[in-house]
Amino acid sequence: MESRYNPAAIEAKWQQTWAEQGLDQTPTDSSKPKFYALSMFPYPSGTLHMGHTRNYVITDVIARHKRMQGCRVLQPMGWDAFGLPAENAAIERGIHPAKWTYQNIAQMKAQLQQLGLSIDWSREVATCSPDYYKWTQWLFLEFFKAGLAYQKEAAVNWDPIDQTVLANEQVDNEGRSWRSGAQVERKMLRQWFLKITDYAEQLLNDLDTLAGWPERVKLMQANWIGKSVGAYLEFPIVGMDEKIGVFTTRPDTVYGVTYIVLAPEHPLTPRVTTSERQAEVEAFIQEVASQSELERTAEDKPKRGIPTGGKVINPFTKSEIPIWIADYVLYEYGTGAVMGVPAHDTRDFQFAKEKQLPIEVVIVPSGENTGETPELKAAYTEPGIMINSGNFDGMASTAGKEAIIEYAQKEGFGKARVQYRLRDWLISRQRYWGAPIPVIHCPSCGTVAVPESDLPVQLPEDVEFSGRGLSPLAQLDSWVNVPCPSCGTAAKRETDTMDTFIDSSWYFLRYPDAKNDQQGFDPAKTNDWMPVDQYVGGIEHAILHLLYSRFFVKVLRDRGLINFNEPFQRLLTQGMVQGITYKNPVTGKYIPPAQVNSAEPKDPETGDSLEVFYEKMSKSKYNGVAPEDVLAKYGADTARMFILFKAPPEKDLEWDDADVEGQFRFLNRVWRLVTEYQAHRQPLLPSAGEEEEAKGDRSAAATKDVENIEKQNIVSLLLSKDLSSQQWWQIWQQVFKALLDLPNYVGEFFDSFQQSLVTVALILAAAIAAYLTVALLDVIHSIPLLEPSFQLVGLGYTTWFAYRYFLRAPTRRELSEKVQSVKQKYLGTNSLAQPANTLEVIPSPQPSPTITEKQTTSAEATSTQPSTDNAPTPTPQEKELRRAIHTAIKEITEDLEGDYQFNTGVSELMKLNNALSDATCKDSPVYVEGIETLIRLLAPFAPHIAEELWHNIGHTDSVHTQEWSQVDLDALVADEITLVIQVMGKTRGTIQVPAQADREALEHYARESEVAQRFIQGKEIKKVIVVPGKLVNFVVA
RNA sequence: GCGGAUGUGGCGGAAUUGGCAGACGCGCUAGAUUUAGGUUCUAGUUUCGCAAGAAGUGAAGGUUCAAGUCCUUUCAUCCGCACCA
Repeated sequence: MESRYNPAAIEAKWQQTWAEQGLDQTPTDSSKPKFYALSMFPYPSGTLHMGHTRNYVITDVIARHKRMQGCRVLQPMGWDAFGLPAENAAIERGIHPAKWTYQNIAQMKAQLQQLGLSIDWSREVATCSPDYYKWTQWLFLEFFKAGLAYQKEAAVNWDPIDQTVLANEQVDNEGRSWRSGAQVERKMLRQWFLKITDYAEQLLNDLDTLAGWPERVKLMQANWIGKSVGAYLEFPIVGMDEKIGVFTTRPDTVYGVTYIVLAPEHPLTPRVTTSERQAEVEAFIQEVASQSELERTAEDKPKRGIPTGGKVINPFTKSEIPIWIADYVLYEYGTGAVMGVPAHDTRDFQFAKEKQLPIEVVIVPSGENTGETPELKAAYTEPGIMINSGNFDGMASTAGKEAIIEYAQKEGFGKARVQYRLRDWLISRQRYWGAPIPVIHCPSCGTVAVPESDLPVQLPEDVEFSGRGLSPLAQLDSWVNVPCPSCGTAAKRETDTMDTFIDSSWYFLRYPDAKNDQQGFDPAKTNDWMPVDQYVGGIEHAILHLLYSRFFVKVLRDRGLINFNEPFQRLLTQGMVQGITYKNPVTGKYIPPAQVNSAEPKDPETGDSLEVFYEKMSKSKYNGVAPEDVLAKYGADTARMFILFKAPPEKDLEWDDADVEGQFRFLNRVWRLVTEYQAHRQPLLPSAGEEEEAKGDRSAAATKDVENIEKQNIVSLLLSKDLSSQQWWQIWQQVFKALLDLPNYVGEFFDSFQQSLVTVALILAAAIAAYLTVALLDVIHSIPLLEPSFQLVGLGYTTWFAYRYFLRAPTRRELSEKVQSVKQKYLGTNSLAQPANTLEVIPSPQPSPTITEKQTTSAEATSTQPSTDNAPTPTPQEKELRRAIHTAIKEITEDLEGDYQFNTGVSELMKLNNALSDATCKDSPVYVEGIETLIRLLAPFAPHIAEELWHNIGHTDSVHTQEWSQVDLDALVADEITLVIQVMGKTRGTIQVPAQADREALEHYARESEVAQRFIQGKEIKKVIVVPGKLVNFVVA
């Protein structure tokens, strides 16, 4: 066993071993409960960053824990491999996108594998591979057949940098592309859409079924879908046989409509415009069109608009009202027209004030005088009582909505209507590196689906990437021109490729059967594994990817291909990883941390004091930390522990090298604890039988002989000179092994050399060494064969013995106690009977029995207890340690389920480690239980070190195949509890009381306690509150 | 503007849902070991106070024997949406 923790060596070793043993393969045995643990797959940019690392480590801890709990776990990984960077690399550097992408995948995969993630790599997918996008295209055709994929001419978001269009979701609130950051332009183009709006209601309603999703993600989706309930009302245009339809959520205010506003782009605009207004209206339309979205929606901008000269009749009041056009009315939403109710809508109020349009109050707060209509200072948007509303006067406005709709319906000028903000998903991209949309445009047959047998529509290889003009596909005539699959006449391929969000909207369906070349997914297998039990990824996909995936699942369900409603049962959105960032507030420049003295951050050039803060890691801010550097320096286990410990998973994580060091130190402490334990429990002459025994390939007779050697002792056997040849052989083996182990003992000894009791120990060690050597030399005299070995063994043993008994004694008092007992045991009786437990039989390395079982077996196997009597009654120290062990099991188990509090889980591991190293009962079986439990609990967090230590203490199977420890509730019960004494609700002190004391007893103890006496003396006790197990509170006069 | 979340030591963060606030770690202080630095170990570390004690979870009120936790008001920060009719 190495005496130093060397992550580089053990991590590589175990990663290789696990891979060889196929430990991470997904089990096929379907009798166990399934658990599908999924991380959002990465875009293969070529370098792994901390965000990825955090994401996958979180998923891996969950997966490993579930595996130990007896689940069959599917934890796959893949690549979201289509997309623009590959194409840009082709344009800039002439490297083919496929080559660039696959190189990056190889590179990132190698980095990923160093993290010790228990991923089943046999299910790896890459969306850019033809055997994947074949099925992406097949799915598109499913949508096409269902009438959910269609083309239309639409004003689309055009990204001038990426030279492609974008979906609405992919444009941020400042009108910039989610990818390139470019200001998006509006263009009219014929494009492909998926009819996500058909599913708006379901996508909204089913959010309620997603109990395992963060509220804020659900809220963001709900807002994005943006359902409003109201009415569609029609206003007949004066002098035309045409009506203007409006959508309103406030039909109850319809009597207060004093004008109608059309969006400037509205097709009715030119038709309602009177000739004298025409020039002005056209100019206004021009002006608005030339404006960017950003300018048009700029804040606090006065609302601009002009009258068209046209008029409509309000069908309710029969009065004529003017038609205006204004920039604040959006053509894309509702009907592109609104009814102006200045009295009860803040925007309309503002507009009417500016344009001096009449304001008609039709709703007043309930209880207010309805006789007068007060001059409004602002729109009254709250519910109230309807006035000036014909037959509806006096009605509550909330009820009025229904009544008005009913009336409008009856009269034929309106109906109830639900409106969504969500629009159809624009999926066309005018780029090469994506899945081609598998349709062919035929002059006679129209738009024809590529037959399934012709899939995939492969991307042509010989393409030029100029970055200019049309998409490379559109420029390649040999690819574009094909015969029509149905009539055979010359036709053209669709040259748009699909939005890459399509690729990622179904990849989770493929993992259960990732290599299937007959189907995109096998419904039986996918239905078995889906839905994903735990999905982990970044919040940036709260709307885009998650909404699209939900939509896909619902469509496929309706096509009868799958049988579940939602793809992701539980969702964890992990926080960002932030790096320490230095910014010069004067120059606005970011300074690399390497150039800054963190104690006194100053700009190395100008000397200005720097702003110090944490921000998402990025190249331009020089605040990134490369995962490979951390792995090289500390290893994956430390990186994992740090990431898990530093912050709860959903919060942002501030990268701090000092804290990384802290985790490294912790793992070193665990290493030392287990190594010391192992050395400590190794017998005087380690029994060669142990390992053999584990393998079970020795004869029963021989085993018995060895047990005899262990139970009596070697020296006395030697003294008796009455040995079988088998025993001689065993002794020789043990001597040899002890010789080999000697450097370890010596190393241990020197490690501990620095402890304060070294002098005392040394003297004693020397004395014992001398004593033993003399005694042994005596024996050796008659056994010349063993002479040199025995001298060495004698010295080695005494050294180790001294170390164990004296150096480890934590206090002076304990030391003298130990010396006394050792004297009595070894010198007093002049017999070298084994010290307690050094020859204790290692508990079975087979999958751990339940704790209670183990306790009995180890108690039985242990021939001598620390106490002299034979009954295995646990000492108070043992009870306390057991409570610590089982508290850790309980807490960590809870932390790994429920809310995923990995940070507190790690802190519980630290506590257990601390409890074990402080324990005074290191010879007890409870201590063995503690060490083994610690390693098992550590396994999901730091898999490599746990595995190494697990093997070091004598196990031959993997720690990762062990059962998760069970809590023994009895162990949690303490004999004594700390009772808090309060007076008037203030804590005045604590006392120790028996745990089983009842209310009365507790009150009695408390009343009698010194603390209480001090504070309640001479005062009248009015009331006593007893909370069993917790506190007693005295209320005094 | 609308909606949501969060405010706890020098820092990251804990607190069986009303019952000892500050677990665990970082940092810091002192001591031991070391030629030195690092590592390691020991002790301490919310604030004020020599102490007894007092104050203390953004602020102000309230409920309660008891409030970080519940209620009311308010401030700050962050996130999402933003003329959505």
